[in-house]
Amino acid sequence: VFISNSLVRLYAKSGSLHDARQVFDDISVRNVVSWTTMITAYAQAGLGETALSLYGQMELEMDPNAVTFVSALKACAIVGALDKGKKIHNKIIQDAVVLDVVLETALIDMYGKCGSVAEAWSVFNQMSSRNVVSWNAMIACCAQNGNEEVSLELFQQMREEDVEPDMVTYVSVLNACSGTGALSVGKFVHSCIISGGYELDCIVGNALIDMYAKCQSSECARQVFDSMLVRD
RNA sequence: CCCAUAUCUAA
Repeated sequence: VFISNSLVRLYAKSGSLHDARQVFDDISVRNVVSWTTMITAYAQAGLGETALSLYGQMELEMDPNAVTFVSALKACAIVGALDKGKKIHNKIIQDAVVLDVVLETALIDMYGKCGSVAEAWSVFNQMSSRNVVSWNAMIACCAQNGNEEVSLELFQQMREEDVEPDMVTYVSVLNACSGTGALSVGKFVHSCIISGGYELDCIVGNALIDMYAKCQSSECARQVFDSMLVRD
């Protein structure tokens, strides 16, 4: 079973979902990891509905665990299934599943993508420990729901709490600047990016160009473009 | 690291 599980994951990672499913179907005695791996494969491929339907099948046979919930929540986030996501959250509480930072972040992401910002805040505020991914999820949640200003405040707050921003943080924050035309904040973020040594990354560079362009500063956009070593 | 898990991306 361990080998089959690994094989499922390997096929899924290389994009052969059908092969992955074939291996999964051929496992005679599936364990919780088998199910979780297959559900994760669908969720990571963006096939939320498929992931959720497999999750439904799994529930008939065995109890999901914390890792399964993470992928099921991601599937809910993809399809915007708020009700299903809330059901899973309730089950997590009922089963007294230990909330770790990954599960809590998955909850924030699900609520954010389903438009339930208040619920996302509730989870975020009650977290025992937050890492850079949790902050990123909350920043994205605000930005995706039209609260770009709050995203920028969160960025400031995470820096005050000595959490080191990463490339995902910067791309999200730059997009928030683009959306609101916040050129001065954008320039400050640009300086942080240089301090962090992220200015050479292509995706970060694209986000910088986009930010400057939308903030009416085509000069700076051009400068960033010219300084990029890798372009796409 | 230990079979599986979360966050960003232009038009």
